[in-house]
Amino acid sequence: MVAAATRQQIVEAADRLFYERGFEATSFADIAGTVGLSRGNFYYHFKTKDELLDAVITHRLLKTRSMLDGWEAKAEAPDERILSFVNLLIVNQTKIMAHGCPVGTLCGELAKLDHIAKSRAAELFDLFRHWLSRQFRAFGREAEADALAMHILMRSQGVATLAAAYCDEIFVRNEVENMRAWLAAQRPGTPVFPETHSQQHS
Amino acid sequence: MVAAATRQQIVEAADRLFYERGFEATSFADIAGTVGLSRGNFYYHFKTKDELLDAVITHRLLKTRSMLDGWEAKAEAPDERILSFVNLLIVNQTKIMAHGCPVGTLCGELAKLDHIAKSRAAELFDLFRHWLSRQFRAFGREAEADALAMHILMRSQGVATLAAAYCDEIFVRNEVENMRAWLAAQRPGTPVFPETHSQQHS
DNA sequence: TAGGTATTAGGACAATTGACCTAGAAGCGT
DNA sequence: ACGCTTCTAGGTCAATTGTCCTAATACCTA
Repeated sequence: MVAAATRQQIVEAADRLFYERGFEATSFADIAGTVGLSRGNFYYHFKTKDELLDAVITHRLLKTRSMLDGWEAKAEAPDERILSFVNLLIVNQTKIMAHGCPVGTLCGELAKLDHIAKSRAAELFDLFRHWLSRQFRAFGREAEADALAMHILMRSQGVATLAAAYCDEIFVRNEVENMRAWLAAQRPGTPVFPETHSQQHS
Repeated sequence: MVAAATRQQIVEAADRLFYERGFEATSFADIAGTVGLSRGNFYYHFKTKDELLDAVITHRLLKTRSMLDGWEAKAEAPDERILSFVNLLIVNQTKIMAHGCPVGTLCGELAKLDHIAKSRAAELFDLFRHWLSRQFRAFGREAEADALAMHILMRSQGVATLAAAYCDEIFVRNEVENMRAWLAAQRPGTPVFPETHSQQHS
C-alpha cells in the first residue's frame, strides 16, 4: 500500500479513537490494531504522538471547513444555515450522548494536559465561530455578530456536555427547540419575543 | 499522623489534581509527591485508583451539598439564589479558564473511559439540577422548574467549555450578563422580555 | 516501660507506554 | 532481471503505570 493511503487510514482511525476514548487513553497499539498494522511501523508514518495529533486536528479542520463551505454554498437564508449548525446536535445525537462534542472534549483534554496543540484544536472552534459570525452578519446583526456566534456555540457546547452526562435525548430535543426559538427572536426588527421553553422534558 | 487525616489530605490533593490535570493523567506518584508521602504507602489508604476516585467524588458531593445548603439557608429570593449559582462562573473564572468546570470535565472524561464511576460523577450535576429546580419552583415556575434548571446548567457548562478554550473573560462576563437578563425574563407574569445581548465582546 | 496496633517507607512486580532500530519484503522504473 | 526507493514486521528500550509486599517506625494502651 502506498504511504499516503496508509497515513490516511491511520489518521482516520486516530480521529475516531481520539474522539471515542480521548487522546491520552488511545495508544499507538489501539490504532495499529484498528488499522491492521504492526506497532513498530508507526514510526515510519508519524515520528511522535504529537505529530499524529497534529495530523488529526488538520484532518478535522479540513472536514469541518468542507462541511461549512457546503452549507454556505446552498442558497439558504442565513438563519436556515445557522439551523444547520444547531441541527448537528440532533444528527450526531447518539455519538454526542456517548462521547460529547468532538471539538469541546478535545480542547478540554488538551487544556488539562497543558498541551501545545491546544490552541490548534481551538481553531476548530474558530471555524464554527467565524462561520456563524458571518451568518449573523448576513442575518442583519452586523454589530453583535461575533457575540451571537459565541452565544450559540456556547449553547451547543452546554447541550453536548449535559447530553453526555445524562444521555437524555428529550433534553437535547428540548434545548434545540429553545435554540430555534431564540434564533427566531434574533431577527432584527422583530417585536420583543421571549425565549420560550418547551416542557416535554421528563 | 492518624489515618483519617492522611486520608483526607490524599483526597484533597487528588481532588485538586484530578481537576487540574484530569483523572487518568494524574498518577499516584503525583499525589504522593503533593502530600509528601511515599508511593507505596498509598495502598494502605486506598486499595485501587478507582477507590480513590470514589472518595474524591464523595468529597465533592459533600462540598457541593454544603455550598448549596448554605445558599439555601440565606433568606434570599429564589432568583437571587440562582444568581449565586450563575456567579460561580465569575468567582471561579481563573480556574475555569485554565481547567474548565470540575463537574463537566470529570463527567466527560469518565464518559470517554467508559468508567463505572461516571454515573456517580453525574450525581454532582444532579445536586445542582435539583437545587436549581427547587429554586425555580419557589420562583413560581412549578411546571417548568426542571427544564429551566437544565437550561441554566447547560448554559454554565457551555460558558465553562468556551472559557477554557478561549481564555476570554470578556466572553464570560458577557454571557453571565445574558443569563441574568434571561433569568429576569423568567419571572412569571412578567411581560414579554427579549433576551438581551451585551456586546462588549471584543 | 513493655507489647501490640496503626502507620509508614522503600522497593518489587508485571504490564503498558511512546520511541526507536534494523532486517527484509514489496513495488517500480530501467 | 536488476537495483533502488518505499514500506513493513517484529523486536528492543527505558520510563512509567497501578498494584502489592515486607520490614521498620510511630503511637498508644496497659
